[in-house]
Amino acid sequence: MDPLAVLIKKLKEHSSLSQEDLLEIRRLPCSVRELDSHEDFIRQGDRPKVSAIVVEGMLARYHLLPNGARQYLSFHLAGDMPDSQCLFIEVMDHAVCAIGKAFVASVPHRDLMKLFDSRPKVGAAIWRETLIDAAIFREAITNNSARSAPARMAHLFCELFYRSRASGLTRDDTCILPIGLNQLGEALGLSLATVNRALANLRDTDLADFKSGSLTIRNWAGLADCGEFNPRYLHLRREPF
Amino acid sequence: MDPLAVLIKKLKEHSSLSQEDLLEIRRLPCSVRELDSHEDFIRQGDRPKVSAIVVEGMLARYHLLPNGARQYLSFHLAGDMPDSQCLFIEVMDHAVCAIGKAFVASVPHRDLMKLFDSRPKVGAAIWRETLIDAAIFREAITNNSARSAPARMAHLFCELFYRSRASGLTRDDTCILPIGLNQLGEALGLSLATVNRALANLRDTDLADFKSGSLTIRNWAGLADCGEFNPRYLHLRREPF
DNA sequence: CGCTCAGTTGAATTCAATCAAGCTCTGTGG
DNA sequence: CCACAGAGCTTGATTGAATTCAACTGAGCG
Repeated sequence: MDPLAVLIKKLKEHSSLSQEDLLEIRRLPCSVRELDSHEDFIRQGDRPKVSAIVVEGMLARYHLLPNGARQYLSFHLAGDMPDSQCLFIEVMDHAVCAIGKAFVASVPHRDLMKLFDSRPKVGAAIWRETLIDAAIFREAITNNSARSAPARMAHLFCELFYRSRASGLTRDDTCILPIGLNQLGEALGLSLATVNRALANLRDTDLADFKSGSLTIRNWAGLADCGEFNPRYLHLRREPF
Repeated sequence: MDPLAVLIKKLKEHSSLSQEDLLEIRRLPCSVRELDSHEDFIRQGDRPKVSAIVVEGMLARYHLLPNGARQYLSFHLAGDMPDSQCLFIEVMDHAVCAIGKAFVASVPHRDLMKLFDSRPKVGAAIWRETLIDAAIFREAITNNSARSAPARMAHLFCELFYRSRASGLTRDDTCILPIGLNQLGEALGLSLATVNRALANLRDTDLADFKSGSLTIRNWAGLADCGEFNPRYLHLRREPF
């Protein structure tokens, strides 16, 4: 799969770009590599020289805490640039790793900067992308601070399914989510046991079914209601529902 | 106080700009107004046409939840642009209000965009500013998800004091923080009672003293340790300590 | 077959929320 | 000047949600 095509597809979900802009994006040099599940793409403290584009699979950002625990911050699908956040930043304040096997393209910051200079609209589109990321962070603050365990779980599932669907990565009512219960807990600020009980809850109430790496939505309206999910913060141009 | 001078002072804390860049920034049209405590500058759902610059006092971002509760997301000091996050976004996914009385300057998006086109370095500086905001959001996710009540409080105090100090807004070991316990709870995902006990805890252990709108640091190293505070994520060029 | 790893479940514990009452300012009006 | 009201803070008792601890299950694999 062509990494730059994936990026362009993603940018089109929230921005409009001219034909010339797209051509220039296609000229970006980039190299693709495969990451194993759990493998780090970049670590806290590193000085990034390249940006990653998710080509296939899923990446995640996380903080490493002094006691060795992890806090997952966000999840990234095909077309996302999980460290666009670090374009203008010297030292990584978080790490990026693969959730399941993944293919990632690397683009040198230098080339991106040159492109932003010659094609301001492209810069604006990527900037917009970073702002949407920030909106997702804000939502995570609220989710992890103000909602009960099942509601948090429901909200995260809604977000992931909605974004997957917007990117055409769902089939019927299921999307791929190659993640363990432990990691779900590290994303939501919950213990493994609580994650399990929250999942059982969603399953029993027939809202959603998470099993062995795939998420199935049983009742979208109910799930969105349970998680107080309102997709406005994702700022997509076209709603996938 | 000149709003654009405040902005420039802030941008210099994390970016370096040429003399011409600074001159162009000074040319931006802007109008200042005073906000009462708790007054909204912009609401969830609004379509922003201008960006705010905090000239004096403090602003905050917050989410309004379906049940009417608030989740505060971040706090903003003089020089910050609390809705730079919304430059490329149609509809506000959060609101911005004053914490205590505040003076805010408004700059039309149109003029900012023109400036970004003519002076890409200025755009990069503001972009960088939005990325630092995002880093602060990430830290808030971790803080509210993975730490105990007193640790959360300690971390928030460290961040606010550190940023205040970097902007020259502290006197000795105290900074102004015109906020109520209730709002602290709404920022940290804690109830009023728990906030109070956490504060008592910090007071008893002689780490920090929060009282009637001002925060005094008694033991910086101890407080930073308690809150696992590492200022790296603020990405400032010079450390204020 | 037995090992490990991931998920499941129950019981005990802990932390924070909730509830309820009192306190302490501050500003206001008699 | 004092009485009073009200908001914001403090504190204790109770409840409840989530954590922790521990045992168990089941799938996958050498």
